[in-house]
Amino acid sequence: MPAPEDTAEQIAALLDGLVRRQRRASKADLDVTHGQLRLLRTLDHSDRPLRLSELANQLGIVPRSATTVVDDLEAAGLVARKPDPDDRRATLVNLTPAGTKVLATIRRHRRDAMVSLVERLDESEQSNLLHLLTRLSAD
Amino acid sequence: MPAPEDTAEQIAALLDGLVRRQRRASKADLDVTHGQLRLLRTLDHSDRPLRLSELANQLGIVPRSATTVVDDLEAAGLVARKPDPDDRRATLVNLTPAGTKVLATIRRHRRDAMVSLVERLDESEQSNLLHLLTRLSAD
DNA sequence: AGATATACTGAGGTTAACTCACTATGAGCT
DNA sequence: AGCTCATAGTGAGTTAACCTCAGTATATCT
Repeated sequence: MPAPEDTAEQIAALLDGLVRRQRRASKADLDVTHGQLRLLRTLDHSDRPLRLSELANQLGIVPRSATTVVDDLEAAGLVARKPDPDDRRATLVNLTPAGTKVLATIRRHRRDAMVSLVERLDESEQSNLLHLLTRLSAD
Repeated sequence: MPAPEDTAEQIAALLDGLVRRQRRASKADLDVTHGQLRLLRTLDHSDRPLRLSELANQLGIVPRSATTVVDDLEAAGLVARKPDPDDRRATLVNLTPAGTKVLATIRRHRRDAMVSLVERLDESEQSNLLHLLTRLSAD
């Protein structure tokens, strides 16, 4: 009979711990930060170049923040900017071959701590967790 | 038939989004930051004053980082430091009445976004989620 | 053509961590 | 008692990942 808030607090603390751990691990491993990795993945999941503002939106950050992440990734040669031919205000961002390769390497080596953590759960638990988190995240 | 990594990536992204949201909400609401709130809660869950290093440990941060959080909370009058009589190297930290009151206010007003999010799930879903997250977090 | 909205970025700030090096104290050994 | 080594906390400085606010360029609407 824990107070309802206790459960929420515990869940919050666990979420927090997991994300912290995840970040630490991705920092320790590569030249790509956690935030950069998230952006690379977002691009990879898309079948077309994305606008900066679309990226920001999908990442849940403001466009200005996406600019910086793209700046750094571009400097590292992992993504490329090009003008959107349909709207000259907009910038399209896509993975470069180098970016695709880095992403593949990360995945192959399981350097993302989250992947190996999630593998502790069996398949039905994973989909269960995914379902619950999706419900929490629904806006 | 998503690749196993896809599930992990989705889960990671959802966790990330939830934590981000949670932080934003707790920032918007009070003069207490997310990290400070975590420390206040840790003290509140304990039945005795905690050493700085114990706090750091429970929060999953290095002691030096806990020092700063305690500094700020102490300046705000929400916690107090006192020397440990048993070990003059150590510092004990405890909630002040003001700290207890702030914590109570936060809880009463449900300003912690997580609480209301978690309430979207029914009781068995909550304990299920808690169980899954605990397994992921097990060291 | 003019007003208004949208896309991005420069400048600067905040939070929440980190490492490294230092001081003070405790504990163990001889 | 004296020496060495470990432990508790902190000063100084750095990093990642965000944020807001203001500005420029381009598009859209009337």
